Parts: sequence; structure tokens; C-alpha cells
Amino acid sequence: MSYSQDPHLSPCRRADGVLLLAEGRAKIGSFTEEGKQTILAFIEPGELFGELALLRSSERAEYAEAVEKSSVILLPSEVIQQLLSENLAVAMGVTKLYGLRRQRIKRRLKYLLFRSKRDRLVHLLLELAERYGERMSEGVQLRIKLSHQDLASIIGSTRETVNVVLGELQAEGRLQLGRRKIVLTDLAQLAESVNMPQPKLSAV
Amino acid sequence: MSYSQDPHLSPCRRADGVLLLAEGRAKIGSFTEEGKQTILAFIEPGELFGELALLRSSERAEYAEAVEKSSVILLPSEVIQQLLSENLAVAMGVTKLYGLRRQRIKRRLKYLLFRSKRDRLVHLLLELAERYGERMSEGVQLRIKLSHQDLASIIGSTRETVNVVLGELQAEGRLQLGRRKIVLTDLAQLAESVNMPQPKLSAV
DNA sequence: TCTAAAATGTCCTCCGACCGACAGAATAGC
DNA sequence: GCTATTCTGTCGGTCGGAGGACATTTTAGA
Repeated sequence: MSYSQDPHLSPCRRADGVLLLAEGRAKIGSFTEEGKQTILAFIEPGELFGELALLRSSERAEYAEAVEKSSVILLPSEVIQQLLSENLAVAMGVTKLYGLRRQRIKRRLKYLLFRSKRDRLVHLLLELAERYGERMSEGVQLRIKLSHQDLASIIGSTRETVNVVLGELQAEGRLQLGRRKIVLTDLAQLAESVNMPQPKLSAV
Repeated sequence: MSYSQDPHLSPCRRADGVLLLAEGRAKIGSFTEEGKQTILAFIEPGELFGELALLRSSERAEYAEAVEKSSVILLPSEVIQQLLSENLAVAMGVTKLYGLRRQRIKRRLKYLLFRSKRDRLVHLLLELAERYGERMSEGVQLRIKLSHQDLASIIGSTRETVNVVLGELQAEGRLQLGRRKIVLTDLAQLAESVNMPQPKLSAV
């Protein structure tokens, strides 16, 4: 969860296959020249990443950093190619995966473009709730540990701003804050404030 | 090229297949509640769009607006499904298409997050040069007609800002402006100013 | 060819958000 | 348990860029 000198950061530069996340959780991101971090996506267990290398053997500019204890399996290019050409269902599965992932990124892009930092953060919280939310008595708790810096890296803002906005939201009674823990207590309100349909939690 | 009441805007809401752009050029975008426009991607002749419907029969929230005179062919869902299951090469082609497109969007996302409006615009111009640039004696001309408003819609800014920045760049001798026409006269300088590798024009 | 609608150019004001700079709180690791 | 690092909270100074308001030029369509 650190940025500049984390030893767990695995750049995976050589593009000689596809990576399969066996357990844990990882984030895909990159750095700007000024050292700022961008988090582009999360990878869940069972998901493939670094797949672009499958299509073009280019260097991987992205990095993958473990968010939680995780293990990664490298699938060599040839294995994948063979698998795809032997099994049509697999190929269509991959296609579907790409489509959904692309849609997610596009949705983020759309929301990032014109909205204020506050709206971006609220939107992010709702997306996280949809994917990682767990219904509790007090509200929906996010089952993912993210620091303010992480949140800032996703919405393209700063730690300070995230901190202030989260404080505001808490004061407004929309959520409760704990150490690396967020409980959304008023999903409907939040969703409405950014004109987003109320998220349905994916029962994991 | 208009936004609020353009009769050429084709919402294509019914998701009963995939659209194939036969000729011309189209842009994919959507509107925020405040009426601002977002341009998410361009579609070239021969490209498919609205493909998400192929996977989930959801409403198409996106719209396609013709940038130039263009014609669109609707491919019904069943046809596509059959095609995919009969021909493996097609399936892999689609997979590849998705991958590349997703990468492009991700790249934009990364550049949009932390950079200033000026940098965003420069970056956009370079990307456009890469895809639509044509080498001329004076420099590289963009073979695509976009208004300042269009450019603003892509980088998430306003018409006024785009106007000012373009003016600055011209004053700095980096480009020449004409009516809906931009000629980049100093690619290297521009590329360097945003820490981007100099684009190689795709010979169309 | 004439007219309405877009597209372009240029103000100036004001707010959001970044920046730097701290101080306390909580974890992780020894 | 103790220490070092990371996380969280808070503060003004400062500035980029959105907003609104017009004037002018160009294009599209009748």
C-alpha cells in the first residue's frame, strides 16, 4: 500500500504470457513522471491480467501491486494460444471479460471527466459498494482496505481533498469512518446526489 | 456536430444486435445531467460498436453521432452469435479488437487524471495526429474535423479553455490554426512537453 | 443569395482544489 | 513493549480553470 519504494511492487515487465491471480487482490496502475500514482483497475481472484501482451508482445508499462496477500500464476503465451484455439467457449469467455472490463473503465472515464472531486469520490464509493459492499446492521461496509491516498489515486485527486470530503460526508450522516474502514449508511442519498442508480450489492 | 437538438443524433436504444460502421466516421459519447457532452471514442469504418449488447441485452446508454456522412449497418444478434461459433478466427479477432480498444481508453484515463487542461489538450492532439495525421510540407495536418467544443468534450474541459490554449500553442509556433483545421508544426516539441514518445503517423 | 445557427475569439470574476506544512493517531515490525 | 513508518486530520496561500457575457466570423440550409 505504499508507493515510492514498496518492495512488493511487481512491475512484471517481460511480456511472456498472461498472469492469473490465484488469491488475494491486486491493483493495476502506473506512475506519472511527477511520481503521482494512478490506479486503473482492480484484479480479483481468478481474473487474468496483463493480457494485452497476448495480442502484442509489447513491454508492460503497467505494474501490479498486491493489495492483500496474494499469489500470481504465470501462464505462458503458447499455453493460452493453444487453449483459445482448442476451446471456443474459452475464447468467447475472454471476449466477454474484455467487454465488461472495458465498459467499467469507460464508465469511470465518463464520470471522471466533468464531475467535481466530491462527486467523483461519492461515485467511487458507490462502485466499491457494488463490488465489495457487505450489508451490515448499520449500513454497507466496504470489504476492501484502501487508504485515503489510494482513493485519491483512483479519482485523480489528493489525499487532503479525499480526507476533507470524507469528513463532510460523515458530518452529513451519509457514512461512518473508521481506520481504513468505511460504512455507507445512506446509499440512497449518496446515489441520488450523483444521479446514479442505487447499486445492488453483488452477493459474493 | 451539434449537441442538444441535432436531428442526426441516433440514440440507437434498442439493443438487438451490433452496429457496423460502413463508411464515414462516428463518435461515441453520452451526456451528463447538466447537458455536458462526453466523447468517449471514435469509430472508424469497418469497426463494430454497441457490441456490449452482444453480451448483455441491456439498453444502449451510449449514442452514436455521425461526425461525417456515414452509413451504419445493423447486424442482428443471432447472426453474430452464429458467426462467432462457426469461425474461430472471427472470435479471436473480436477479442483482439476489444483488447486494443480497452488499452486506448485506459491510456486516456491515465492521462486525464492528473494532468492540467493544457497537457490534456496537447496529449489529445498528439493522439489524433497518430490516428488521423497527414504529413504536409508545413507539418502534420489532422484529417478530422472537430470543433473546439468537440475537443473540450473529449478532454473534459470547456470551449473557452480549449480556445485559449490553442491560441497559446499557435503563438508558441507549435501549430497553425484554421477553421476546423489544425496543423501541428512541431510534433517533437509538443510530444516532449507532455513526456510522450513522438507519435508515428499511421499511414492510412 | 439571404438568413439563422454554429463556431470562434476575448473579457473578467470567483470557486474548487492543489500545495506545502504540520501534528497527532494507529500499525507493523523488531 | 518500543520504535519507525504509515495513516489521518487540519490549516491558509495560491492558481488553474469554469462560468457568464458579448462581439465577430463562417457555415449550412432554405
